Amino acid sequence: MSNPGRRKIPIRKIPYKNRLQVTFSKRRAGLFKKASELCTLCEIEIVVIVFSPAGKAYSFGHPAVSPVVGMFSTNRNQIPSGGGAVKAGDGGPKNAQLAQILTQLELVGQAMKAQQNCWTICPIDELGLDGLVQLRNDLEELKLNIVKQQQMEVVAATNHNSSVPIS
Amino acid sequence: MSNPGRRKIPIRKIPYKNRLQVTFSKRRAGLFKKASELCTLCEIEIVVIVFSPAGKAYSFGHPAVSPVVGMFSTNRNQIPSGGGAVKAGDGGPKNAQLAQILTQLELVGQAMKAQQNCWTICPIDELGLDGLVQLRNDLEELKLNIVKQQQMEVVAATNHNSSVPIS
DNA sequence: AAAACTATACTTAGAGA
DNA sequence: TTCTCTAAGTATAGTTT
Repeated sequence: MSNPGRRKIPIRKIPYKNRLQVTFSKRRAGLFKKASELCTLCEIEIVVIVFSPAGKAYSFGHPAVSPVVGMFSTNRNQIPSGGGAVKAGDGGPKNAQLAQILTQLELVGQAMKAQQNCWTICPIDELGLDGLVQLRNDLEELKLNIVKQQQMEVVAATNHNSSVPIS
Repeated sequence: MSNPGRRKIPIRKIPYKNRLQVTFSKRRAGLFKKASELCTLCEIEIVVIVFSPAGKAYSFGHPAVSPVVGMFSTNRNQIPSGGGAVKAGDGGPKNAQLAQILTQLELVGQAMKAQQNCWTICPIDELGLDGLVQLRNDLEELKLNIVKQQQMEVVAATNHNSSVPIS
């Protein structure tokens, strides 16, 4: 048995699946604790959403994420009862990007629900084909209206820490 | 001069404004660093949005928060150019809750923009009265469609740490 | 409003249960 | 997955610049 005690590890992707999983659990807990402390110490609002390596969503929020995403169900009169998880990259939809967006919506909605929040989004599978098409059209239109076409796609694909006050 | 070095402080609201501000800055930086490390180590997606004591929004995200909130501008063909900050609790609107919601939307949009993201929401002041009324109506309708009327309003006003996998 | 500085408090890697 | 344990690594409270 080698020397116990914390050892320094490089901040790069952990190549061993089981170690990665353990580290994820520990550090997610640590992150949420830090967020919680910040909330209490400074009496502020905060939202944290983390997607596990397996694609599950974990969230911390004070108060709940609530109305922001709740808006998405305004054109629905059916509200989900159970909430079947939708995995990213499920075979189905023809537009992969759209599918990914919908999955994000779904997961954020689930995160909200898990936080005792009453607002929620409609499950993707209840949107129907028409809804999906509408959604896509809306997204296409949005794309045309981009303000500054900052072509930083590579950068945007990496981490971003905007410590600059946003406003 | 008293002994330097870290001292234990209780996790309660810091009663001194200047200390609170300093602690907020330090701990926000620490939180974002932790989030960044978790991202890299486990190759996962994460979103953190923090509102400062002064009401400014700071965000960390990998990748950008993007399409989720971008949806809100689908019924607009004007996209914001500058983006004037909207302070929470500004005197204006008659419906305080609505104002708060709109502010959240605005801030999230700004957070996204600060992350090099092309998608954005329209600034509140461009929504117009009709837009606001529509928004309120949508919210009212949403309220009627709540699944489980978990009357945990007191609890919901406090911290929530849903470490349970959401799905 | 930000750094630098210290010494301490807290987090966590690895191993084992 | 989750817990404990140890010791090393890191974050940070308070002070000073």
